[in-house]
Amino acid sequence: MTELEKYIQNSFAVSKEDLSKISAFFKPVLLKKNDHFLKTGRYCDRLGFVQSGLIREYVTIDGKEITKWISTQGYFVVDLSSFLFHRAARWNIQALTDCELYVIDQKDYQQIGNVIPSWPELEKLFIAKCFTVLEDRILTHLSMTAEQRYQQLFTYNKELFNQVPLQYLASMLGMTPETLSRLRKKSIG
Amino acid sequence: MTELEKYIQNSFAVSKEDLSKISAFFKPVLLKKNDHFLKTGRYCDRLGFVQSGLIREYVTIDGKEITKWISTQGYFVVDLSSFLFHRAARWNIQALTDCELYVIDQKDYQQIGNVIPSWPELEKLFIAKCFTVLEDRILTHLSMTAEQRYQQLFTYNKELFNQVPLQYLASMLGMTPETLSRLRKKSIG
DNA sequence: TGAATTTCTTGATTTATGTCAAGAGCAGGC
DNA sequence: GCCTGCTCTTGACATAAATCAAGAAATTCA
Repeated sequence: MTELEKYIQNSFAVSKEDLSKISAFFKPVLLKKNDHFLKTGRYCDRLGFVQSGLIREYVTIDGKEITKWISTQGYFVVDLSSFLFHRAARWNIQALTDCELYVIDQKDYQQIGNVIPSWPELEKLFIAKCFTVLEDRILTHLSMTAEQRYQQLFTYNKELFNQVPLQYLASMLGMTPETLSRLRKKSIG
Repeated sequence: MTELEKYIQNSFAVSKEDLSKISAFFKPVLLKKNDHFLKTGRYCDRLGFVQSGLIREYVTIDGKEITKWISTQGYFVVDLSSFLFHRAARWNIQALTDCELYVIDQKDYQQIGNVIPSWPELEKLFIAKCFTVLEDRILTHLSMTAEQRYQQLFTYNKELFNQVPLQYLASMLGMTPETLSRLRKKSIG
């Protein structure tokens, strides 16, 4: 079983048979560091699965880049609003390192439903799961200090800190790079 | 067409026929001010539609109540994680005023799929829409000051400010009641 | 390898926001 | 209608985090 299949099985709880049907729709795509998978304003007509590498989702507001999230192996990358509702994409999605993705285009994505009858249900549950993750994330902003948010990210995603430029992690945590730098110093000793 | 039907049609883009099939599953429920629709730790086996009144979703952390959202007419209230994944509910849902709800229990909810074949697809799109709303909300915490967040809420949800205790709005905006009070003073003059 | 560029850290300072405490305003229950 | 609690505001102060500026460290790339 490929990594992609493993993750799909975990995320969607499909049978082994359906699994290979689904994964057959995905095609490997290589992104070089700094390549964009998607740019704001374009139409997002494909969904990517991160097989390896790091990829950043961000938006530029008043000349400042706000990093919403950094996806690592096992994450899907997409602008959901654009992919599902045919809106202009709001997010830039850019490789932080060379990346291997498995990509499905929208046409093929719509085929999955024909092949696997329960697909809309599985999809719904997956998106609902993502929704609850965002609920938690909002809660961290309502109830935690910058320091607590840093500690939490460091505890659960330590690997990011030696692979991702700290300025991006700072942005994703809702603080300035200087503040993150000081919290790290304080925390490490 | 009832309010409920109007909102369902808006949210889910269903035919008029399907609409009445769906709405028939909902039963009216009255909540008195301060009644709980759901409490943390319980299992959320029903979904409510707010026909009138105000209802607050909150969680208690370290003895402090954090208000996640305040739902007004046209919103659905539910702990999605509990309703779909059979987990213990994370949110308290409590009436801020007397409320009229239309409520569907989980058993009936599962019937909708039998009556309306495209239901999982419609549901998926609705949840995806909610997901993008939360994405935006996270962005406000990453890119805006407390003052900007207040101004935004005041601009787009003015009606909340004379109906909801300000301490709850403050919490929902991620600031203290004192800060909100000062921002209001500053803003009004 | 070494120059150029970017990223990170640090210090000084300012600003935004939180905390604590007191009192004013309002609302609900008797 | 009038207590009794809540809720909101205000002030004084403390703290967290942002900003600005400079230099150190790391990375990129020729």
